[in-house]
Parts: sequence; structure tokens; C-alpha cells
Amino acid sequence: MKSPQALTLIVALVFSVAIYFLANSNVFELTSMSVAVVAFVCAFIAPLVGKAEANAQEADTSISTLYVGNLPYRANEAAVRELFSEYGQVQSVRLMKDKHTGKRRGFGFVEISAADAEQAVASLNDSEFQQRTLKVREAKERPEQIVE
DNA sequence: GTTGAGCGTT
Repeated sequence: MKSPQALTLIVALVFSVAIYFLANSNVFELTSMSVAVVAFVCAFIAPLVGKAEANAQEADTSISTLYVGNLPYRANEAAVRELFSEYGQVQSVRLMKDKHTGKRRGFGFVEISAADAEQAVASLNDSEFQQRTLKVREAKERPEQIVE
């Protein structure tokens, strides 16, 4: 797992070392001040680059929460995840069960890529799953991510 | 161990 910040840091370090040796060799007649200026610019830009890459990653992982009803009581999370994985990247699957008895309540929520959410709903709603006709909609409450 | 419209847990 390489983070954008770590990558940017490595680039900045390598660049700084290169500038240091260039300054020592006097190839470009660099002064200590010019090296300091370059170092300052690098230190100023690095966090901005890292932040931009982080924002780009967030945009790629925008997620929609889908309500899945009429599930068979015997259905488990793995089976539901497999089902929705046919249409998109499944972020998480939560099958709601009664907190006290632990029995399945027959519905759940699936977090899936926003880009694939509509396709999954259109394909899986009113489809048959373990001899039950599923109800798949966009979840009403608790919007985690706003879809534009 | 049962049932059958529904929108929820840290």
C-alpha cells in the first residue's frame, strides 16, 4: 500500500539530493539561497500534490447505498455480495438482524460503486434469488455519499 | 426450529 504522500515525499527527497549535488559541483553556479528556495518550493508543493491525488481517489470511490428487501432468511452476506459483484464493486454488505434474537429480518443494505448502482438496481430488482423475488432500491435514509 | 411487509448499526 503506497500512499500519495509517501510517493511525493520520496520524489521530493530525490530531487533535493540532486539539487544538493548540482549546487556542490557548481555546474549552474547555484548559491545556498537558490537551494533553499528550491527546497521551500518543494515543501510547499508536496502537500498540495498529495491532497489532489487523495481527492481524485475519493472521486473514484463514490458509493451508493442500496436497500435490498424480500431476502430469504437463509441468505448470508457472502451470497448477496457475490450477487451484487456481478454488476459493480461491492464496498460492504449488511444483512439486518434483530439485535435481541439475532434472527434475520429479511432485508439489508449493499454499498456499491455509484456508477454501477443504477445498473445493479435495474438488473437485480424483481429478480429471483434463492427462490425469492428481490426488491432493490436506493436506500432512503443515512446518505453516506451524495451522488451528483 | 416458526414468519414475509418493510429502510438500518457503530
